[in-house]
Amino acid sequence: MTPVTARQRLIDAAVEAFAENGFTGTTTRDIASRAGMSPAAVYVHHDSKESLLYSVSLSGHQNTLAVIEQSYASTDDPVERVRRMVYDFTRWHAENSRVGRIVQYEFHALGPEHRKVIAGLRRSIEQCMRTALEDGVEANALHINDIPGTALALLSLGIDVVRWFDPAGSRTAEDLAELYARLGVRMVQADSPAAG
Amino acid sequence: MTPVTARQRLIDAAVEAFAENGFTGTTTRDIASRAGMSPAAVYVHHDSKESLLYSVSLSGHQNTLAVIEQSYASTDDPVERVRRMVYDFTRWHAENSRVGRIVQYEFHALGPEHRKVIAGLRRSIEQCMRTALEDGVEANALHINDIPGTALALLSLGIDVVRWFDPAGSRTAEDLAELYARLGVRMVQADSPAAG
DNA sequence: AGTCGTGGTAAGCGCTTGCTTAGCATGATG
DNA sequence: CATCATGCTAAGCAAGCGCTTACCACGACT
Repeated sequence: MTPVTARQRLIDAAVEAFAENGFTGTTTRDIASRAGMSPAAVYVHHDSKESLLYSVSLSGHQNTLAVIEQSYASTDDPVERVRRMVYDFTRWHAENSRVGRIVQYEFHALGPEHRKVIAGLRRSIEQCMRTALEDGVEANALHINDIPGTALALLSLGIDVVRWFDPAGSRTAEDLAELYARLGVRMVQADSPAAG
Repeated sequence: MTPVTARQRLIDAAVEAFAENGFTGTTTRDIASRAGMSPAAVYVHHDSKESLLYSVSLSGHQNTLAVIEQSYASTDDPVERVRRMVYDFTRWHAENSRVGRIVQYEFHALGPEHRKVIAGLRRSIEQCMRTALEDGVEANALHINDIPGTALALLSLGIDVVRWFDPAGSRTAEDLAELYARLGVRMVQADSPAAG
């Protein structure tokens, strides 16, 4: 029996509420009631509604970064590396579409200082993908004109999943990740035509 | 001198406000003041805040559908057709990133009846892309396993642009559209390897 | 037994929300 | 001159907002 702290229960409730109604569309009373507590209980464990958002956003971004860095490190082959990065990134966004929606769409609702921290994590995520592409181009395994732009496109594929993915739908996270990984590889691999 | 009606000025103000702060984060007072009117003026020309959102969302979706249908009809060559569709769709989302953000992110804020209308337009957009891919597969010009999934991916590329595109940034809408069009074509064309 | 930190609540404060009401200026029409 | 529709505003209503305050139950330690 791992004890789920009241603090964490409130964070879980906030994830549900923010994902469903957005940050501004969520009331602290709604969060409290989802956690089975009175409205005042939120402020026993958290400073403000915004700090609750920050907790969700921070761990979500750290999680995403860890996933993509692990994919990067898991192989030396440039093509297989891109394949795994797109696969794991897409799969994470499908399996965590609620947290993902908050991570991707509520950035602007963060306070200025929190925004800086999150922006740093986002840069790291983009940089990781860019490095993977640079490696592949240098090894002549990938043909890419615009590396930052292509990195953006590969990440966009996974990110946009949070907008529409339905865990109860017919498409599984694994199938979607597999499809996008193949499409991502076709976008960049060297023996693809019209790479110029 | 085309006279810009007060009704339209309020819609323009709503586009600004919704794009900046989201639907729930926008007050009717903010919309009114951006249009240079008193708070009550909103209700002289529009039924509610939601109906203002519907006006924006409806014309935005109709606009997008018109763009992609025109691209579809502009050529018979399957590969060139996909190229143009991704190019125009991406370019539209970059050039209209504010309206695009409302179109893509505020769907759930619509009332049930309005949501149905918009859902129909969205289906038409997806269907248009799917048909283009089916045509290409049939003509042996494209190699695609999962047509609905690939259509989704091609559209996602353009849609996700509204999340981050900055008209004042260094990347122009045309350059981005050109890049994504090329990447999109590489995702689907027949002489690409690993298409199986 | 007495004290205190922890984790919670009931009540409510000051403010903002979407929207309504009552009324006013203006220009066209009888 | 009178009438009336149009386009707009000042004022405000009921409800809901994020957050605070004052208080309470209870187990751990002295």
